[in-house]
Amino acid sequence: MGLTKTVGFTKTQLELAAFAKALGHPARIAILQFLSTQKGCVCGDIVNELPLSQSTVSQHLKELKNVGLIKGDVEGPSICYCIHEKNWEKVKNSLGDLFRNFDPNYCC
Amino acid sequence: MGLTKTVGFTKTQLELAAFAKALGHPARIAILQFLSTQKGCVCGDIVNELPLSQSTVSQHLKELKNVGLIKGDVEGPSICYCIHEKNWEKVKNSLGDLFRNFDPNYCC
DNA sequence: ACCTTTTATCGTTAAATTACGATAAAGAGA
DNA sequence: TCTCTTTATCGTAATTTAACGATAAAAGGT
Repeated sequence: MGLTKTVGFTKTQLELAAFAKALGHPARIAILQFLSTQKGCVCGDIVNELPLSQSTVSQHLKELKNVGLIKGDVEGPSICYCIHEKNWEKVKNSLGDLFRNFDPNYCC
Repeated sequence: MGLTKTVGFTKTQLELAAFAKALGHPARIAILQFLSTQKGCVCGDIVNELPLSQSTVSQHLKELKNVGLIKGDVEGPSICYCIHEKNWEKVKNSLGDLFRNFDPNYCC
């Protein structure tokens, strides 16, 4: 089908999966790494950082924006993208929770 | 194209993206949550935990195993799945790195 | 040997994803 | 206004993904 079932999962599971999905591409990882270490806000020179065409990068940016990991402010003719602080914290914590509750002693 | 480009990305980016991709589905999140909190190793009652068919769950388990997040030991007629401790730590740290290097002060 | 349980694989279908070039839209400056 | 720069969107094609039922494979028990 190619369509993910949503019924039967918790809101947390769906949300975390959505965020993880957005992280599930090297280009989007690279974008986030770039944005998170950049001093000041960066615009479309993200395109120059990546081995992909402008339109493809734009698509990845859109996905990151849709899921809420980044936001974009219009700045003259160009657009300034940056990490969406609030959601960034949210994902950080959700992922933290997932990886925290694991006691190695119980494993085979 | 549907084919992710790999050239031009670092090994770390590709690896992290692969792990994140595996986390990018509610069923796989649910499986990992279940496995990480379970006392002792669990087998196919994972199927009973999820609102999906046996074959679909098996596919998700395969994906998690392929990426290295879980491992499966044969135990009689059934199979015991559990978190792959070493890789679990690896992903935990990689994600930690990603979310750590972000200074909110620099954002717009 | 036979049956039962458990899990993996096969075959299939619908939909999403990735990628690109081409084009449109928006704004700045001459 | 015209042009240039920057970014988004459109159209398209190849590939992957998600899901299921059906079937095969593996192992234990009778």
